[in-house]
Amino acid sequence: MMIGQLSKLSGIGIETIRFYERRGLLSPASRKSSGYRQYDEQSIVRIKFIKTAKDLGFTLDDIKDLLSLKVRKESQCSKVQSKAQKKLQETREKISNLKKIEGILESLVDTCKQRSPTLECPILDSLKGESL
Amino acid sequence: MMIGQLSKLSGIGIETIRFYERRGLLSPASRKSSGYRQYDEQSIVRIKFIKTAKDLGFTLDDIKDLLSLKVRKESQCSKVQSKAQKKLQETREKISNLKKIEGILESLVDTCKQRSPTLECPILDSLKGESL
DNA sequence: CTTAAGTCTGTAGTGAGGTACAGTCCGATA
DNA sequence: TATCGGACTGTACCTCACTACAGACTTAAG
Repeated sequence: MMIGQLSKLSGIGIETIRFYERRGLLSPASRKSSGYRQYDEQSIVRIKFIKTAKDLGFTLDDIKDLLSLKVRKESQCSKVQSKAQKKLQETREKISNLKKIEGILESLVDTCKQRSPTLECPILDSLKGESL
Repeated sequence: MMIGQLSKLSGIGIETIRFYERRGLLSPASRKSSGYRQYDEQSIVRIKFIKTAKDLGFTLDDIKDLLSLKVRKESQCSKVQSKAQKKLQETREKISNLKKIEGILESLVDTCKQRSPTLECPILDSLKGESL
């Protein structure tokens, strides 16, 4: 498929796809004789992953790292492993913080259902002494 | 405390704190007769919350919304409730996506430990047919 | 064969979120 | 009372992540 269809299927603009290629998040697409880029289904997955990861607060450089994590030789294992473990820790922290926010929002919705006004900011109240 | 100390305690630069005030994420600080801003402990919590939420992919406008969610009168309940529920859903999606990434990273680390090279990008392999 | 839509490269502009002065004022210390 | 660090306002500048052309080439439809 060509870039226009990839753009439609992934929901990411054409210019952005080319930008991701320039930035090294997508490996240079193979070209037809005309010079037009050619993509396969896999590219949709890759692009959607980039979008999702970005929404989760990862930078494009983070995402580039994530996408390039692979074990090529035994010798590289430890390097990849430590990178992956760092990202894993970061990811777990994000999950843990999001769960706190989830809990706060849940109790806020409950409060609403009980129609009891809260005077202060419920989010900050919930966080007092909790640091997040 | 004054802005310099707040900056140190929260780990956020002075200019950024004033920027957040301009953007309405921090309510205008009370002033001493000199015009110097005065803060209390609560401000540290608030600023740290902003930083955390930002790392989780919320925009400053999102965060402003989150911080202003409070139930003042019964009449406002439904509005607040629907906002909170929208944020709650967004938060749960983030958690779910992060858990997928967590799982992928975990199995990547395992693969490393077994010293078996992976030929393709493990993240994309894991996502095949999964959409994320 | 024409024409319109799609794609190419390269460069410039945009919006969010800061960050860095310049120039001035406050206030604790020698 | 001189002085030096910290705070003030206002404006300019910066990075990241796009986004929008301009001008040229390709391809599909009529």
